[in-house]
Amino acid sequence: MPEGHTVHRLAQAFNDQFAGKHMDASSPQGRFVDGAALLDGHKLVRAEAHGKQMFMLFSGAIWLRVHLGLYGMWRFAGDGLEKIGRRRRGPAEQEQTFPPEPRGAVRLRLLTGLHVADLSGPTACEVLSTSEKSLAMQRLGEDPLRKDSDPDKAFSKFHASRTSIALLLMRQDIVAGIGNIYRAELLFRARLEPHQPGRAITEPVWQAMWVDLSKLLKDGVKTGRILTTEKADRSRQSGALRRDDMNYVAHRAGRPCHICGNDVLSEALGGRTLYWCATCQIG
DNA sequence: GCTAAATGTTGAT
DNA sequence: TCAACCTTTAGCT
Repeated sequence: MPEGHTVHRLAQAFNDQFAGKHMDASSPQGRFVDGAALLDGHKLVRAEAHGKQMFMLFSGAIWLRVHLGLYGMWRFAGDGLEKIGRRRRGPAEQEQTFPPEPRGAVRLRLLTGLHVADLSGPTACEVLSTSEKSLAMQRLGEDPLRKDSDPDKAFSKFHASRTSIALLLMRQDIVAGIGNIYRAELLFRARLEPHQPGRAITEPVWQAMWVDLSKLLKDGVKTGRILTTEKADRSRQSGALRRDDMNYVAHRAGRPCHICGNDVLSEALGGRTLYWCATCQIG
């Protein structure tokens, strides 16, 4: 269940552990048999993330585009790779044999001598040519985690729009990588009322949001989690952190705002749930 | 064991 | 604007 930070983290993992190696590719689930056949035996050259999409380059100028969507995930096994995923495995599920049996519906399995990566539930998993890959990248907006990102380009789209900032922030052709949680937390941290139009955002406010978003995303890549509150910051050393304290408003509808104590609100907006505090977010 | 919800996108209405 | 798609898992019983 990924926002941009997860995908960058995954790309990093592939670059660290799989790049330069030849892959046995298969589709245990059977829904990507043809695609897997195209990749089979090829070397992974590198992986790169742009927003929530990952592009993997294989020898022979073959690209694989993977979008995890709402429920997609990679599951790793082999030399120390279990740690890449955020979730810890219980003692009962320690794998004894390598490679392990595919768990659940595995669309694509990439296997080296030492490592295995199993992909399940992706929204998109397709083999592309170089030009098709470029085309897919062109449709994506600015990703703060990429060196080539330009906040001004995103700002000009906000500046021209009457659409609410809550909706604009989710648009991957404007800013790539933000999902429902980063949206909610970014707006809270900026104390911005979510329903105001994009054109109401001034340039300095946007610049500050961009800086904050970059920090949150980088932090997310490092930790594998979206931690946005002061309490979360403080507990980095002390350890224990309650779920309710990890974020200000995301998934906290009806619970007291960490700052003012009033109920956090939620509403359906564009098919997703928007969370915000009407008392704190008045900017 | 079952159900609902989930950090998302696409395409039809 | 809404439903379809795809799969896992948290939170119930």
